[in-house]
Amino acid sequence: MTNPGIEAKIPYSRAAYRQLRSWILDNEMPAGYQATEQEVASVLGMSRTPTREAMLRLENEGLIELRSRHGMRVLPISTDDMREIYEILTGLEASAAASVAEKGANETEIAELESSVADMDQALDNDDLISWMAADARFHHLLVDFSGNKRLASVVDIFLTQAARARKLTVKLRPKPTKSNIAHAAVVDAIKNRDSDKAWQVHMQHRKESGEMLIGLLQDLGFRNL
Amino acid sequence: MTNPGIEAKIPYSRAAYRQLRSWILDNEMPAGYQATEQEVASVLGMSRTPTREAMLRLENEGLIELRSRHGMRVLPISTDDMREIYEILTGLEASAAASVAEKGANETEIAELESSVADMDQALDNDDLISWMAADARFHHLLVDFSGNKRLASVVDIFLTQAARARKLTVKLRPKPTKSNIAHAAVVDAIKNRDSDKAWQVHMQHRKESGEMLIGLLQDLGFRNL
DNA sequence: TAATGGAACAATGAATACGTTATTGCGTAA
DNA sequence: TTACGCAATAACGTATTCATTGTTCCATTA
Repeated sequence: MTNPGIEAKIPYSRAAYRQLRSWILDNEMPAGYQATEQEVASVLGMSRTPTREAMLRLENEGLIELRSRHGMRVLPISTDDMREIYEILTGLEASAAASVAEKGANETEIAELESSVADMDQALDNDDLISWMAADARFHHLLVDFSGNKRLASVVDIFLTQAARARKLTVKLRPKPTKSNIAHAAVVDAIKNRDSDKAWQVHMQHRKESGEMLIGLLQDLGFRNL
Repeated sequence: MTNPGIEAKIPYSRAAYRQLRSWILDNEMPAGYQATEQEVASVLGMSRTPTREAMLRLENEGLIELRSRHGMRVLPISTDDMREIYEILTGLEASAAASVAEKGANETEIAELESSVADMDQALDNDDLISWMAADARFHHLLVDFSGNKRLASVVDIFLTQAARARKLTVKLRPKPTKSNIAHAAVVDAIKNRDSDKAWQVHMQHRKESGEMLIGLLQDLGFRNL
């Protein structure tokens, strides 16, 4: 037996990555936050080497920026950035939806999709937008996972993560996402009917609309960035 | 004056990245090639630190794999991998084409696109498939650049790079890419007419076909990976 | 012969050391 | 007061060192 139990030793570099990432996503390191490598390393309680490794990865994923002699800076997300991100997500997720519809989903998968749609409906009834957001995220993740395309899933995940900070700020301000729920249900239907064009089209339309809504919201609020 | 001239000092880590990347793409480090960090560092003539940094980046970009105690390994690309890559490229590039058509391209941009299509035509007349491949690559790069979406351009670039190795092997074997040229010209037309649906549809169809062709070719040749 | 155990080795992950260089801050001059 | 130049400093990029731990290889045994 190689590893008998729960405890797997996690490398410092990975721990650093996870910690920093979660601080950024939770806004404990808000956009614009800046610190030198040494400062970050000290906060994490480790040396610069694994810290640097984590920061390089976060830079690749578009969450921070590394400027020599200035350390890391948590990237703000402007409305233009959001436009870029949504354009990418629209294309990729619509592809995924079409792909799932084309190859067909098994019962378990359909059930999972439907359950997340149901959760969204219920959250909407309860005016619980936090739960709604979680269920929405789950739906989108399931969709790309079921496409079976691992690369696609991983790219989508990166951009969903970038968008997550902005969505978190706007979810309380947006109109009730009734339309979203309907669109998601329609995507599931198209998948059940193995109608890939329909799946593609509905999802594309949905993403386009919700992207425009989000960007409009950000602009109205005068967020040049966040 | 900060930097008067041509010579900008390039960090070792970046030099290592570029060198390794080019070795991999030129098949001087073929798929399956394996070496420890120290070995790679020695070849590059530097210490493990910047070497490691370069390898981490290459891993993120999907060109190599890092396994502890075994160093880096140049990833093979199976037909399944190519399928994944082409699915992503299809979605993203079609989005880009639609986006360019929607916002319209200026004369310079149109001219550049047309010039690369012309280069492809000429290369085809000369049976010069290497030049054809270069012009084809240029067309695809221009398209995503003109979308103005930097993130999209950078993601597409990463996957084009992953696909490049396989395409290099098959370009000599594939049928004359007459259809490709026609499709590209049609995309340019759609852009000129600001017909984004058409641009999207033509490009989607083109990518889908050429992806299927490439994968079929790889399978026929019995390449399980390369 | 094939499987097992263990010791020697080697590669990594992380810390530390070090030289280079951009930035900052202060003193001086316009 | 503002601009400028220079020195001190601090941050980074890279090299080096070190401890840990997985791997390999061989001897031993079933």
